[in-house]
Amino acid sequence: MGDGVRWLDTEERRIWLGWIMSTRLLWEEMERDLQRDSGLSFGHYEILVMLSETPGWRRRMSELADATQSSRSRLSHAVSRLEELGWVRREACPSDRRGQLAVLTDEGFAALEAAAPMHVESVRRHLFDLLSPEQLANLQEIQEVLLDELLPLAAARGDTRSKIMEEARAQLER
Amino acid sequence: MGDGVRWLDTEERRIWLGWIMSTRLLWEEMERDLQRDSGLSFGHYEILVMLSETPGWRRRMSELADATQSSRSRLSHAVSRLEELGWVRREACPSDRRGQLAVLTDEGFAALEAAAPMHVESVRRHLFDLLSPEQLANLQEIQEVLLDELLPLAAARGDTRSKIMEEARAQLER
DNA sequence: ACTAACTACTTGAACCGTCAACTATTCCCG
DNA sequence: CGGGAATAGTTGACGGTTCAAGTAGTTAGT
Repeated sequence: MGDGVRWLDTEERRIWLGWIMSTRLLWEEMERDLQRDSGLSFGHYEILVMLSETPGWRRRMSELADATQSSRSRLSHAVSRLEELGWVRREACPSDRRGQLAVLTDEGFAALEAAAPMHVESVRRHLFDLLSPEQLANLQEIQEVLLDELLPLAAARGDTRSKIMEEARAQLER
Repeated sequence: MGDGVRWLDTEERRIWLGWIMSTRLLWEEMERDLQRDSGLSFGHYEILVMLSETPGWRRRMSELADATQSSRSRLSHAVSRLEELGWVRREACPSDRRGQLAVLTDEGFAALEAAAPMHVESVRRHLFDLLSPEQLANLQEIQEVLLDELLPLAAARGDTRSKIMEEARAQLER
C-alpha cells in the first residue's frame, strides 16, 4: 500500500459514505413514493414533465434525452413503454426524416396531473422541509460546482455530440 | 390548481433539478469509471469492501444487506452473481441454521485490491478535488440531516425489522 | 411441548438501464 | 454531384432491482 494512491482519510471516508447513503436513500424514497402513489417511475415522470412544459406538448427524441440527462437508448426504451401505456405517442419529424417527435397524449397529461401533487409533497417532506435556507443555499452552491464538471463530461461522452449542457442549463434557468 | 398543494417556487425548482442532475450524473460517472477500470459494478464493489473490512472476511447476509442499505433480495441476487464470478462464497451459519455467511475469497480480495486505487482516484477527481473544505463541511452537515430522516424510514420499511440504522452509523463511525 | 408468529434467506417474473450493433438520413467537401 | 463521415433513432442481449411469494428454522406464549 506504499504506492502513490491518495487514499481517503477518516473524514473523507465519512463524507463519501454519507453521500452514497443519503443520495441513494433519497432517490429510492422518491421513486418508491411516486411508484406507490401513481404507478409512475421517476424516469417516466420526468419525461412527462418535460413534454408538458413544451409548447405543443411535443419534442424531438434527442432533445428530450439531453433534457433528462438520459442516453438515447434509455429514452427510446422509455418512450416505447410510455407509448404502450398510452401516455405518449411518436410522430415523424417534418423537418428531418431521421427524426421522431415524442408527443404527450391527453391521457399522459392526466396521469401527470394526478401524480404531481403527491410527488411535490414527497419532495418537500424529504428535502425542503428538512433543510434551513442557509443549508439550501449551500447545497445549491455545491451542486453548481459538481455540475460544472459533470455536464461537460457527459457531453463529451454522449452517444453522439449532444446538447446536454444547453438543455440542462435551460432547465435550470426556468 | 387553486388547491392546497405547496408547489415548488422557482428557486426550489432549481435546487431540486440541480440535485437530480448532479447526483444522477455523479453516480453514473462513478459507476462507469469503476465498470470500465475493473469490470465491477458499484454494488459489487461495496459488498467486497464490507467483507474485506470484517475480521474473517465473512458476514451474515442480513448484516451485509443493512450495511449496504440494500434489500435482502438485492443482496441475495448480488451474492449469487459474485459467487458465479468466484469472488464470494456462501457458508452455512453455525449458530443459526437459517443463516448464511457471505465469505470473501482470495480472488475476490484480489479483484478488490485491483479496483480500489482507480476507484479512489475517481472519487477524488469527481468530488473531493472540486470542493473547498468549507463546502465539504456543509455537504456533511446536509447529509446528516437527510440521513436522520431517511435511515429511520428505511428501517421502518425493511423486509423485516432491520438493523440498517445501526449498521449505517457503525460505518460512518469508522 | 405445541403452535402461531416472526426471522433469514431465496426465487422468479417483470421492468429498467447499458452497451454494442444496426438502419436510415443528412451533412460536408472536394 | 458523389461518397464518406456524422447524426437520429432503434433494437436485442444482458445484468441489476423490485416485488410478491415461498421455504425453512427460531422464538415465545400458554
